[in-house]
Amino acid sequence: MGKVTIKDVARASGVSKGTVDRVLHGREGVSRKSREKILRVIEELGYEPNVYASLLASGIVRSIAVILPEYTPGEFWGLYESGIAKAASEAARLNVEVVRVAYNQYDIDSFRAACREALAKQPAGVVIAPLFQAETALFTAELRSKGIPYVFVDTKIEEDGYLSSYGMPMYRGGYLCADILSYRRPCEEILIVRIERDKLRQSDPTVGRREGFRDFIRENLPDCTVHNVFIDPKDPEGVALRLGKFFREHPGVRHIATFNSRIHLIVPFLEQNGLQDLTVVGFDNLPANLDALRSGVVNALITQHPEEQAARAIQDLTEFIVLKKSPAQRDNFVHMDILTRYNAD
Amino acid sequence: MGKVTIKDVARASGVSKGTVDRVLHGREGVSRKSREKILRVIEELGYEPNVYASLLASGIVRSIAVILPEYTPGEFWGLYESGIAKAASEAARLNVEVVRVAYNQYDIDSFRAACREALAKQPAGVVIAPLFQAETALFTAELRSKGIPYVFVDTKIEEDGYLSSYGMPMYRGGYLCADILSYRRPCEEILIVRIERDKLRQSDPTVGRREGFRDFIRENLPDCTVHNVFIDPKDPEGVALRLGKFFREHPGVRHIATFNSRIHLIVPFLEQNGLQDLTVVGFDNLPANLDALRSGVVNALITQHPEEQAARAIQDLTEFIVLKKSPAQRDNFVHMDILTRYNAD
DNA sequence: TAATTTACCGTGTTCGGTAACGGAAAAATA
DNA sequence: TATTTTTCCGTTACCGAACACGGTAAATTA
Repeated sequence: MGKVTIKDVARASGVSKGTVDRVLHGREGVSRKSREKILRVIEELGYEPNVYASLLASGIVRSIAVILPEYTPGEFWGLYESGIAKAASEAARLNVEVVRVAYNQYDIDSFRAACREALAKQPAGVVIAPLFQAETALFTAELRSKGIPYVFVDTKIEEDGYLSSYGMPMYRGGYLCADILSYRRPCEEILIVRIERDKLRQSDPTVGRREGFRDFIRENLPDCTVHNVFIDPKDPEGVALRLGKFFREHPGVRHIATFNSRIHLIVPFLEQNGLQDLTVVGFDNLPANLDALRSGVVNALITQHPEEQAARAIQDLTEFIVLKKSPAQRDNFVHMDILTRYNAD
Repeated sequence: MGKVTIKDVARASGVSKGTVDRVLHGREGVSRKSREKILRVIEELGYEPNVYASLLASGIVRSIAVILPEYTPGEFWGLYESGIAKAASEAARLNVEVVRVAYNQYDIDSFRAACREALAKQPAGVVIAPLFQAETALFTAELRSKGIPYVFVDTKIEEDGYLSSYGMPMYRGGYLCADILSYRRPCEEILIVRIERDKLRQSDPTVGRREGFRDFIRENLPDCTVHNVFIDPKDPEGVALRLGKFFREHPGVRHIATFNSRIHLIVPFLEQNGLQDLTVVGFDNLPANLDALRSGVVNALITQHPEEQAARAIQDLTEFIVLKKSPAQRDNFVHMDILTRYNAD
């Protein structure tokens, strides 16, 4: 174990511990000769600093800024919360505190403001969900120039400065979704329910899933037709109207999927129109989705552990900041769970 | 935060830090009056000891004994390993080391020896998989009399002295298994493959799953016949013989399940006899099982995160031992994952 | 009342690091 | 050569808690 102390190193290299300390912290005031000797001794003895003694003595508290979209209770981004709380309490032991910064995922100015707010807190590390890709690239460039490490969650952007990234394999999620959907009964027509507003966005986050889904269908069910209906989460009546119209026109549809977390939005419609017997698959374990799963309206949910992403992102950062340990793996994809009514709890 | 120090408490209660220290450790040499006053001040100020300063000063290293069945690579009990390693490295930060003790799960004497061996190490805590129930009760009684906290993994026994327990919901697992198995095609006959040796055991660990499975069938598929075939893991040829005989007698069987982790044992037989198209469901993500899943011979695996059980058991114990914090929840059931070829990785 | 025991309690050192202070030697300048 | 400036380095006082040591007052005993 790390039983070698600074004192040992000092003794072994014939200098005082003050000098060793200077070397360890890269401060000046050490001749090249002794610096080299000390480094050699550290190597030989396998000296490892005692983090807690260090924290105790220095007393510095660092912070990690977590930049995520804001949410109302029950929404997707709320799922990150438990992971953040858990990781934050562990990080607190290492004198690092987690500060939250939220932004409106449909408003790029809000995102910019959030980035500035985060920077103003002088964080030692940043966790960020890069929904706005171009804007994120600007921000991370700034982080890099300041030497602040950062971790992506949800998705990542193509660059090379991040410490680690946690994401969901979107393509494979869509592929899996198609498999589950078509598993039970032969399918000829499928309805995909999409969110109106996602069309407005810089980039639709579910596009990867759609591709995976499409490829599965093409490879395994080439005769299957896929329909799309767009709904607005804020307009429940509109949802019912559009779906009603759709089912009048396509009474043969027996399969429904969504690629976002809002499958619960169509549950009232299905219940009110006696359509409980369709095969319905969605994503993410929102409370409302789980209810629909238990009641049998939704047959399966694919979940991808957002809480784990958040927790591990924070862990990686704290370990890097205080222990200077890089994460074991840089790009991480979380596991996809299949939830049915029998394993929802 | 825990910014209140012993010094603060001492100052606020008008005594020296030595006295406060005595109170904190329940040592004598303090008048009743000052003891009460100090306790009150501690309460008021919300004093919380700085664990790391404490560890630094005391320098004591404690150990947790983990008593699990021994295994050869690729077996079920090997799945615990990664969780143990992870938790052990975290525990090491808190000056607690994890020591392993293994026993032969089919030999009660070996179990007894393991318990004695564990005790001999003077552990500050014990993690145990209680495959031998009666014998475990004797052991935990001893632990209780010595004031050593313990946590159950895999299953628990009915008593009341444990710190926490982690287990799999066996009944629900069997229920889920039946659902997955029958999901795809109507089923009239099902084959359950069981392990010969489990009949010899004190208690078959998979009995709960069998009950859940049976109930599902009874409730949802009353016309379905369930067959049993017993195999011996050490005798691959015997496996092939028995299964061959079975399928000659029951050529209509299209569904196979196991309730243990050994579904991989029947894979060679299925492959060699062109039976890849059956619906096959098993338990646990052993490497061999995952291979069978990816190759398509096995359709689904239900896994229950043994590594998480182990990790959390060790976490609970270390937190209790050094921080004196009791776990948030005493009885814990881990989540059941459904693995298919599309989410195996 | 003097001597001794007991009950209380404060001080100082230590754990492994951090960081400020100040002194001595070497280098640069006058 | 004398003086100033650098460069290098040892010493020391912390951080928050643990624990041993030793000392004083009160309670017992003689």
